[in-house]
Amino acid sequence: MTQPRVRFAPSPTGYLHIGGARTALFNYLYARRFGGKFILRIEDTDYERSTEASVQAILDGMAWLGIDFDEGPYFQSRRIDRHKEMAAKLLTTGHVYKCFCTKEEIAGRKAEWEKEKKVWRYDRKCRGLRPDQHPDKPYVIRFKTPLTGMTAWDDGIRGRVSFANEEIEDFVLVRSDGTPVYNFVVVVDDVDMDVNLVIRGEDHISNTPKQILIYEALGAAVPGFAHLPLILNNARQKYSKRDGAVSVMGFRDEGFLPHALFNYLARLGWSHGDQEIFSREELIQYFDVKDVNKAGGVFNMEKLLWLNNHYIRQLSPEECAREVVPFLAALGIDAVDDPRLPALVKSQQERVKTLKELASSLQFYFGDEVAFDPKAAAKFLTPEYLPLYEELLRRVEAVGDFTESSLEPPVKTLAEERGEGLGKVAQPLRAALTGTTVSPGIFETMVLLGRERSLKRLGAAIRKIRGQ
RNA sequence: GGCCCCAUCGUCUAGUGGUCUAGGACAUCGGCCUCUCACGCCGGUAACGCGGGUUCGAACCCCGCUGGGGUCACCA
Repeated sequence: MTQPRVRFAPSPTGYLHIGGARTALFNYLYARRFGGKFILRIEDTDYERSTEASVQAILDGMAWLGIDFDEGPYFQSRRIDRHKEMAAKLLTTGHVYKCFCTKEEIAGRKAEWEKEKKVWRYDRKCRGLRPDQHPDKPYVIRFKTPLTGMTAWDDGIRGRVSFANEEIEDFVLVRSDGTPVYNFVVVVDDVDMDVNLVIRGEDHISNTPKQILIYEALGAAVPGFAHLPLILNNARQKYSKRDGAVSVMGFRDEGFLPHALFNYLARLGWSHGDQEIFSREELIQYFDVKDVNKAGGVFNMEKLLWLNNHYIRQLSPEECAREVVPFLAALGIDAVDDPRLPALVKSQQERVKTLKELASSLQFYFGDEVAFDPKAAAKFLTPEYLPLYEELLRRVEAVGDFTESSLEPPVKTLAEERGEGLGKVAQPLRAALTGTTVSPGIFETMVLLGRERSLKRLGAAIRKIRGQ
């Protein structure tokens, strides 16, 4: 088998969204699996919409996910001369022709056709023009599509796909301002870059026959094609910006780990038996385009969250602490140099689904004051708990060195003396210390909070009740 | 509307003619564990869109229908 050369060719008109990221991922995985080359080419020939910032966003997104490429980034806009050269070549070989119809004229004729409910395709008015009949006007270059026959290919994912040539109009290759159009440049570039397998979204299927025709006109080898199923929203339509967090970097900002997204995206439309969790190496080892599903897949945030939780738990407390620092900073907590951080993180790691959630779950460990959750306050910051809190303060104060084993006996004993389960004491205590009814184990929480802060908070709870 | 693609639990999927009374995962619902939450463990609900063929036998093959999606630019 010849070395596969695949490419990801995004247009820099926005951020790298999950659909694009998955296309990039599948190309990357394929190249790595089969020892091929993965090329990045920026299709920036839509000068109206392409931006420098978008190019950077694509690069950043891929870097964050760890999808590295072997060649590029190439910029399509810098190859215009080459595209024009090839267009000129096709003019001499007679595969294309100059068309002098203006947009207005075409719009007029199109309207006529549609009035008669006929399907409009360019009517080939200029197809038969001899050079001596060429007016001195701007023109576009159109492809001389075969009038009969079929154009087909064996799609790597879908099997044989075919189009009747009569369904394909004489499409434009070069605009009247001399700039080449997508369907043409993409072929020239793929030919020049020796791309021999095109893995891209299903939304490109209808472009494929046109491109194959161009390959043939150019006398170039037609590459293989594999059209990926689309990522769908809950309404089962193509996932778009309207559907929420679509930008890859948006996921980072929401506290997702790159590997969680990487794993999730790989499993959306592809599978390997019943396996759900894959390391990057496993993915490279197993991935093949022939195992990709044909049907579109709905993006499922719940499952991504589950995976993210899985990978967060996988991190060592130290690693996880490093990851959460920026999210704590966003909450106004500077924990970079806090030696307690790994231990604090460890206490919450398995309880959260994102780093953002982890940061907020860590909040109560910081500062002297606790922010009381209204419900917790209403339930536990009441006079009936005053005696309990006072007794708790006395007994906990008596413990010199805070460890789980030094704290557990006095609190448990108190509960026993009151003829209650530990929960009856632990919950009010938890509320006083954390401001909420949910936290890691109560003794662990006290140890992490430290003696001083714990006592201070208990005292504060007592004062609050008295003040009411 | 034309053309093209697609069709297994709510969702992601396994399944490639018999081992399917259809498996796994997320979600969901019970239960256990338990100081709360989470984790973990045990268990439950839940799917082959419909109709014809082919075959001794179809989730798997063929046709039709229905449904969904994509695409129809001098955008990429």
